[in-house]
Amino acid sequence: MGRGKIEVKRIENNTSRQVTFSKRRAGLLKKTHELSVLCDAQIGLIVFSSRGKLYEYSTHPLSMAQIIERYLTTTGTHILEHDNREQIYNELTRMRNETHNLQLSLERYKGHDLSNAKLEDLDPLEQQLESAINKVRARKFQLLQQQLDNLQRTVILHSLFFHNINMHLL
Amino acid sequence: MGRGKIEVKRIENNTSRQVTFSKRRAGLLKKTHELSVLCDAQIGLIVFSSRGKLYEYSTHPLSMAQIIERYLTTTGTHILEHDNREQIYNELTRMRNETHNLQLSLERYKGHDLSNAKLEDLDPLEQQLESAINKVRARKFQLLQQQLDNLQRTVILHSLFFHNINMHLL
DNA sequence: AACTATTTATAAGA
DNA sequence: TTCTTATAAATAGTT
Repeated sequence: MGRGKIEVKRIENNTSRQVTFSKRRAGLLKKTHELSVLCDAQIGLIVFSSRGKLYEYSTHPLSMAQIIERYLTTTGTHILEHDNREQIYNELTRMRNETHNLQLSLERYKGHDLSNAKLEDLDPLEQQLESAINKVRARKFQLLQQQLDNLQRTVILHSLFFHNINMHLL
Repeated sequence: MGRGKIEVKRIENNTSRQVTFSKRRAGLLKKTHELSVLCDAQIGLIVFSSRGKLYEYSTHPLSMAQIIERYLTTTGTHILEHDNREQIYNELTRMRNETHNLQLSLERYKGHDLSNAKLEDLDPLEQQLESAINKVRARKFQLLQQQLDNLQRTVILHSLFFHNINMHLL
């Protein structure tokens, strides 16, 4: 559709390829829009020029992202963007390491599998455990003390109560 | 471009909208292909009919997925498909819980923050710690024993060595 | 699904 | 790049 018919193959002349790209790109966007409006279709068009410049059309009010999502869902295609993939992978790796280290520490504290523990590691561990056990015993003592106090207070209340009764009776 | 000019707005007549969709869709795919070939452009076209049927074009040999990836990267758009998003979210949540629980356990074993520990929790903890400390001491003992054995063996070797020397001198 | 009158797109030229 | 225009291509309405 022009002064002459052309073959459908790459236009070798750089300038005329550029010109044709401009013209036909405009035409394609227009036709895309028309199809979308006339026939109530949801359309996404992505065009990268040979130099990497991006042109796009997407049916209003859907964004390109929404059309892409629908496309991926419909076709069952799976895509993870590079950025996100890396980010999520890093986060998962970090958490796995942390969990693993915590598990190891906990095993150590429980005294499991000390078969390849060195003597120089054992002393701090022993001290740590002693400190822990002392804290546990201190807390136990504190709780027992509280119970005792409560008990004593109850006893005192009781004696006061009986004392009052006696006063009345007298 | 036809027997009459038409307005660019939704075709209300169902049949003719359907027909026009068929014709123009074919035209659009053809034009898309031509632009791609003539001008060496990478193009992805996604068309959902009003009834949800999918038609697509993508520049050979790039798949639609590759074009979409390039689009998302170029525009910095972020999409996570529903399936993956859920899967990854669950995995992250699970790991966060696990890590948190491990941290709590470890804190307990270190005897930190026992201020709201109950008496009935403290006894098993104390026993656990005692068991751990016993294991640590057993391991220490074992290591010391080994060192002692090694030392004794060295001493014996030395005495043999000197014994041999004495034999030679005699 | 074909036909065809007409509109629309665009290749080549300015 | 933008405009012009001859011509190719697309397609609206019809059969």
